[in-house]
Amino acid sequence: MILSKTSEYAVRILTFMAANNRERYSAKFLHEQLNIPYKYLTKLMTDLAKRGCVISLQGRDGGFFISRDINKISVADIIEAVEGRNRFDGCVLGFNECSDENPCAMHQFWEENKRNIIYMLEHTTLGSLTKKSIFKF
Amino acid sequence: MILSKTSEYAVRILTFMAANNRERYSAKFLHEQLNIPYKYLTKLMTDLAKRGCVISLQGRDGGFFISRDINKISVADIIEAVEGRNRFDGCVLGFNECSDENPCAMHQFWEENKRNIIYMLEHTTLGSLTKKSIFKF
DNA sequence: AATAAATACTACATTTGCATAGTATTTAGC
DNA sequence: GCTAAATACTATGCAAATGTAGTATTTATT
Repeated sequence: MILSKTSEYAVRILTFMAANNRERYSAKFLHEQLNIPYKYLTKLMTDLAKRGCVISLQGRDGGFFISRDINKISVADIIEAVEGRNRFDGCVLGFNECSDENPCAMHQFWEENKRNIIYMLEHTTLGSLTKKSIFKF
Repeated sequence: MILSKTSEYAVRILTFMAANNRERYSAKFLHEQLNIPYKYLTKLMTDLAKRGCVISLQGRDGGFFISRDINKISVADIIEAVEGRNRFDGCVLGFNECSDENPCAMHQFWEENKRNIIYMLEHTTLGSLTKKSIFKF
């Protein structure tokens, strides 16, 4: 796996929200639709709200709302919100010191792939994901 | 991180062995050179021996030996020996059912990157890594 | 046979990611 | 104000990956 399970959840949730035309999504509804453990999901949604990926409203008619234009939320944004910026940072072999000037044996190999992955994650938005009309979440 | 810490260790160890011109490498020596916890390293080496990546000899002058031509041991082989074949298998969003015929929203995106990564891991051998004369392990 | 230096095996400790449970707080509607 | 439906918070449980410790076994040398 390339993503943590928590990131998988987050991307699935936000893709689902972006692909449907509701305004409000309760945790209960998302849990039922997406088969993600309820309590785990509520905590995750609270975190996503704190990171600005969704807006949360408390109280009886509360729930979660997409916060921005779905064409301006990338998969990279979501992963970063969940796992922090350094998902792909660092040396592929685990060295503290590893750079273009002082590379490990696999440095160049990994840098190329990393660039590709990051590029695609940054350029894949919720909007583009929902355009494929793949109704699976 | 893309690799488990155990895989990082394994690749570092084997790259180190391939890049140096000794015949025999004791666990003690590898531990001192590579800063990998001694006991963890010995268990890992035993596993690598069972998987055929190295040869182990017990007894007083025992130790570990590269088992094959270093141009025939790929990074993919090493990862597979440590983590099993399915390192990059499965849906990027964690679905059980996800294929070209029944893809998730990120399926195609991920398949492309996966192919690249696997290709490079399979075509990067210990021989090619040591040719870069990067003396860092 | 005894010794020393090495790997092999078994068990336990620690940390982290994932999951669950219970309670508190907020808010709309009556 | 009361109730119901929602999110927010806090604590705990569990399993896997990582790390540590102790003992057993193997083998070359003497």
